[in-house]
Amino acid sequence: MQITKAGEYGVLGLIALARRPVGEVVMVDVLCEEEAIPRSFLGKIFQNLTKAGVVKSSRGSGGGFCLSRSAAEITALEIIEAVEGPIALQRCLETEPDCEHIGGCALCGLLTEAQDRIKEVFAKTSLADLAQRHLPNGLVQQARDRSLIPLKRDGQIGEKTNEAIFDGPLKQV
Amino acid sequence: MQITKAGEYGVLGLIALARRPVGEVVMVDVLCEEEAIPRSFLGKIFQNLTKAGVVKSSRGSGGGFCLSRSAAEITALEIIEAVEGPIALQRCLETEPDCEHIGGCALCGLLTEAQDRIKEVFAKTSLADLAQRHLPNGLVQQARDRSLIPLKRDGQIGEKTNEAIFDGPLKQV
DNA sequence: GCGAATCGGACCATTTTAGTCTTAAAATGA
DNA sequence: TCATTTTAAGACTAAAATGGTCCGATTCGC
Ligand code: FES
Ligand code: FES
Repeated sequence: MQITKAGEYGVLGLIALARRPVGEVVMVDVLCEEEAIPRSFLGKIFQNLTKAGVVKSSRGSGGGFCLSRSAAEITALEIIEAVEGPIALQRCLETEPDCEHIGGCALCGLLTEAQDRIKEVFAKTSLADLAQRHLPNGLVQQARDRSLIPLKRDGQIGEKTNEAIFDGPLKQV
Repeated sequence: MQITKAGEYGVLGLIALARRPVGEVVMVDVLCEEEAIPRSFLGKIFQNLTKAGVVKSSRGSGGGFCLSRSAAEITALEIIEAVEGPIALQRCLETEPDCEHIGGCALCGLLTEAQDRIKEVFAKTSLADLAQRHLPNGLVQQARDRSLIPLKRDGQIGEKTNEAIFDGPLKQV
């Protein structure tokens, strides 16, 4: 009953990508650093996102990934299902159920309801929403390591803040 | 992102138990047969339910399990958490989060919301609710094997129905 | 007190996660 | 054209979780 690490990284990676203007192509190394994700793992995850049509890939030098459409049009549900496969709280709720139980399975009734609620939540939040209220994970950790307090989202500055921390790959804070 | 087999069997087993009047002690073998659950597995699952105070156990001959209170007072959430541990869609949402990410993690925000919805659904359905709208799994399968159509919940009788199928351990249909 | 019945808990096999590594293919630009 | 850069694809692996069995300690009925 947990979301998998792959799903988690997928969302995080895309959030990092969504901080850029649409169409800007950025390579996986950069995204990994920003969100503190193991490099080669995110690569594999983004393959699935490419197949699902969420991002476009271009190889060779100067290559990388970019969103295939505006972040506002990409839903969290789409991302998670692209990475983890369709959400199914139980085998009987998969696209082809394998259970012989005719109508009247209370368990699957319950699970269906729960599953619908989850999907609702995931479907109604867009990648843009997420990107807006997210502080880059990796950079926050770096700040901590150097015992600095990072910039707050609202624009206030922490006591020992060093603005340079957030300078590198991303600009507006 | 799936409920585990143990959780599933736990609920199913308790539903079978809830078909009896409260306090009636019945051994695990019977429950297993009714819901088609591997015998010794359900035993282990019920251990957890005992610890959690959902059922009471008594050993020795004539022993077995019984509900510790009325089925209406037992919630699905309680059952599932007793068997699988607290519901946490991600490590950061566990009782003691291990993540260094300060405020502003969009992912965990999203996941928290989803998790709350799930818990709501599970918390609002009682074991009694479930038992009411459930056709015993194992018996349905047995009926199928003998190519009989089982009794419908609403009282209508299927074409080739054999009433005896549902006679054994459970009474009112 | 005895033997049968039943849970309790240790144990084990298989599958899934969470990654890594290597090789190939494509794009850039010198 | 050729070296370099970057993803694509997929084989491979260690570790954890799942799904389940089995036997021994208890307890009950007699
Ligand atoms: S177990 Fe298959 S429908 Fe519920
Ligand atoms: S990853 Fe820890 S709070 Fe979101």
